[in-house]
Amino acid sequence: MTVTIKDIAKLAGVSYSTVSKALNNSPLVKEETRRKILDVACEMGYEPNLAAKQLVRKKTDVIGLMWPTIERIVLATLVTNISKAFEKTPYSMILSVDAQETAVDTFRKFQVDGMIVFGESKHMHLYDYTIPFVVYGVSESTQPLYPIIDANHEASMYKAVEHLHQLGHRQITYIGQYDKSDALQIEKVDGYVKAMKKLHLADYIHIVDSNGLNWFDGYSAIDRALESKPTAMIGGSYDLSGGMIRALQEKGFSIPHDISLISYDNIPQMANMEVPMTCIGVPVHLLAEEIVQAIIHQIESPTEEPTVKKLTPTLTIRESTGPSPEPSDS
Amino acid sequence: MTVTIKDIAKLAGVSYSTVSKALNNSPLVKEETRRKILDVACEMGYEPNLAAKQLVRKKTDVIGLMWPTIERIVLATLVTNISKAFEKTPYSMILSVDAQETAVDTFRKFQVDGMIVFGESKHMHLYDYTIPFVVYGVSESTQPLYPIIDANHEASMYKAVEHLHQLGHRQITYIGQYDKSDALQIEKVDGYVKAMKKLHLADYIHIVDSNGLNWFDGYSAIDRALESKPTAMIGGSYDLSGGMIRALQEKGFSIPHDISLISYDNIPQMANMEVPMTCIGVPVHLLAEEIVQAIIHQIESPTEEPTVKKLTPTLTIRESTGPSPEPSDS
DNA sequence: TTGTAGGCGTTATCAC
DNA sequence: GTGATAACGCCTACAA
Repeated sequence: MTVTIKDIAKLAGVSYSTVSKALNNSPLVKEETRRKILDVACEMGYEPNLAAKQLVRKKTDVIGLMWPTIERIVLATLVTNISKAFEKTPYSMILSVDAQETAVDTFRKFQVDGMIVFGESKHMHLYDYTIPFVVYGVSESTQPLYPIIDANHEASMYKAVEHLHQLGHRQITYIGQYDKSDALQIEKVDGYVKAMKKLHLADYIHIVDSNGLNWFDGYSAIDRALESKPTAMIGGSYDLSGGMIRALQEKGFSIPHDISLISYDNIPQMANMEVPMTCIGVPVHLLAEEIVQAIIHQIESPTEEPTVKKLTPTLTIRESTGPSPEPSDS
Repeated sequence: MTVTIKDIAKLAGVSYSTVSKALNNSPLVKEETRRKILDVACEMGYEPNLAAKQLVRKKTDVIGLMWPTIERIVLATLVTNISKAFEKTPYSMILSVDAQETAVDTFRKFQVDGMIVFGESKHMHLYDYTIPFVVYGVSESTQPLYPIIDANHEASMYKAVEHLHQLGHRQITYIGQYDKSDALQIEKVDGYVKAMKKLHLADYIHIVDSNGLNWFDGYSAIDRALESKPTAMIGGSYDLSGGMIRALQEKGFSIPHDISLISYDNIPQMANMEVPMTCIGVPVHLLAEEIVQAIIHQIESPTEEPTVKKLTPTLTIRESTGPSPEPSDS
């Protein structure tokens, strides 16, 4: 039989409501009694019954994360970080890898206090469910229907291009996926174009569509990228950049001596690549932190207008970037 | 306010205990009343309160899956399949990506009925927790401490080698990770060695340590693999084999004309590789099914002796295997 | 500062 | 067939 607060009460010689108070750190209980009760509870191996608690509190302190596409390593890292971030809060997190509809049903059953949604929230009726949620990784500049949290892609690319510019680079090529259906990728490309223009490098704009986001997509995009004889490249994602490095090395380019490289995505793994990679993006632990804060805020304060929160990216300089091999021309 | 069975009772003009019965398909309620109650319930958007139910039933119908390393794509596929397999059962599944200790705590909080553990169950005190669990992907030939479910690696390799042997291959190289800490990988290698010996191919044994399980590990292992001039190769995992194909193609080998390839892991994605891949392993949907059955069995029938269940692998023949280019010598 | 009692939404056991 | 009613384990006024 599992031990309940009544058992503790009996053994501690108090009423069970006192036990309840003590266990919840209520200030209305004498320090001495509290200690004793805590001791007894611990000794008996007491474990509060979530179901009972939930029944009366109408709150689970659990947040559900919907994660339908579990293949991308950057997302996996983000999930891990979010999970870690929750450890510092009173909330726990559970995951669903099901399709959005199924996931929502599960989460409703569990009566999670809130949800985190990755990517496009196609089924707008999420919103009908009255359960608070935030969306990550969707680009929406107009007044959104729900709270969105995302990286500032324009700022990302501006910082990346600016860094290369300062190192004397002009011919900067972008390699990434240009898939109409993926708003996030489009935003990156757009950010690059805007940044190049703003820094008066419009003539050097060169975009290579990698037709995918995997290692090999980056690897095989290099030939096309080299056509414009760039002194620097920006890779649209972690995996992509990994393939790019490899292809460049195989072709005899030395990084950063011959070509500088910056990758999008700011995750610790960037430091362990063939060449430790200079990267741009919101550091994943910060991103996680922000997402966690956002959903908690959403839960705890009555809904204001949904807003888009654009996170400021950080440039993390490592060994893949260096001065341009070509003399600065202008 | 959420709608409860009392609300339904009022609107349907019956007592709420009748509603409860109707909702649980009790035979003790007239068909007519049942229909009416169900209608009302549906109309009001009734959603049963899991917490309340659990409080009295002492059962959650929920199973927790511990998944600490979320990076490997094959595991991701397995998780998805397990999730799908649960849909056919009365159970639901929740996921935790936390470290084992944290995950167990979460699951205890939820009072899950059972747990699925991936890989080494380091913290043996799982067993203390009285909550049933099964472990997948751990090799233990002696009497185990807990129920284990795993693929039969010896049989896998035997079938793979046998298939190649029948096609006339002799020089069959294995590429995989040979990391002492990963019992699963070791088993594969051992399986290969045993199979080669059993088929009198001991002289042709050639094992290449890929030093990892990623795409690029396979890609870069090819040079070493070619040293023994094999006519066939076996890749230790999906990602590995992907890299192997690429490297071979780049070197001008035609698959399967010059070299045959079999990959470990039997997932549908094998069909979509550069060359549709012949593969060996327990088909992932079957594996999922078995794991689900195992944990449910573990929950519903009082613990017998824990056993190891070795699943029979299937050889799925696609285009990456063909007859040996060399004349059969013996 | 501590104890009493009512209720959270269900299920299950009895009477009717 | 159907309807009271007592649990389930906990929280929270309110009373002592």
